[in-house]
Amino acid sequence: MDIRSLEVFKAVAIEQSITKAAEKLNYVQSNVTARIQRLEQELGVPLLYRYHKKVSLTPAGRELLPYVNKLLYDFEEAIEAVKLSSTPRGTLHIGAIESTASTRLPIIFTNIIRNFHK
Amino acid sequence: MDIRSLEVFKAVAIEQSITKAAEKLNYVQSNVTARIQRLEQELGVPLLYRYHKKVSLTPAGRELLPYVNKLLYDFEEAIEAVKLSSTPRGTLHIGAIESTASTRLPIIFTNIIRNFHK
DNA sequence: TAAAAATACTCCATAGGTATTTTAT
DNA sequence: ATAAAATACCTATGGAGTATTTTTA
Repeated sequence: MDIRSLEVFKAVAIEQSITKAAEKLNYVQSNVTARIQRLEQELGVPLLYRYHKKVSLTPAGRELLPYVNKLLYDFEEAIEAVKLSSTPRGTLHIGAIESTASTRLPIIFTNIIRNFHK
Repeated sequence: MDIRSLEVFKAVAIEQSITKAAEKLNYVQSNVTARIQRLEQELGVPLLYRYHKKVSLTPAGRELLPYVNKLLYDFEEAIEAVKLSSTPRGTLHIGAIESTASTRLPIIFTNIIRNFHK
């Protein structure tokens, strides 16, 4: 199950149109159709009623939408959190005997500075 | 971004081992390795420290884990909700003039019963 | 040297695209 | 007749597997 498909579903639900959702997401229409079909297949229920000029959500689709909103929001949050934690922060305490301090630490410090000192 | 990858990450985090996670999920080891690598690539941060007999989470990995737990839980909930709503429930009120009632309704009822009456 | 992870490869399914056909008004 | 959705087809990437190699305690 691809999270991208949830975004696609959300866009279709908002636009009430596969074509418009495709434009909005910079996808091609057939791609959106395929994603929705796959989603319906994976869930085992139809999500859309297909009409002439628009589509609308089935009961299952209406049930799904708020969950999708929540999942997408939390997913974004997770991405954010992970990206923020990718750089070490805080205080680093180091203890070492003198010989170690003079021979090994300089190399390590050089690496840390090279990697993390912006 | 595949939700399955989040499950894989969770299993690795719990087992502290790619091999054990693979067994638990009935995957092959190389597959789990690949999924984690892809996840790290997609997020742009390393998630695991690789040691000899085990792996452990990097700060980014530790940051990610609770989000993953939440996402997986909510995802399950969404699936449940959608499956439950796939069958119409409640009371259906119908109004029709007599001619309609006698000519069209029987066919519709037949369909409804065929589709939804277990 | 032994166990775990990574890599190389193969195969098939999926995702995205273009072009066309079907459908419903 | 027209606009939207579905379908057919193609290519590229990703996912899962087997077998092998690399790594490190």
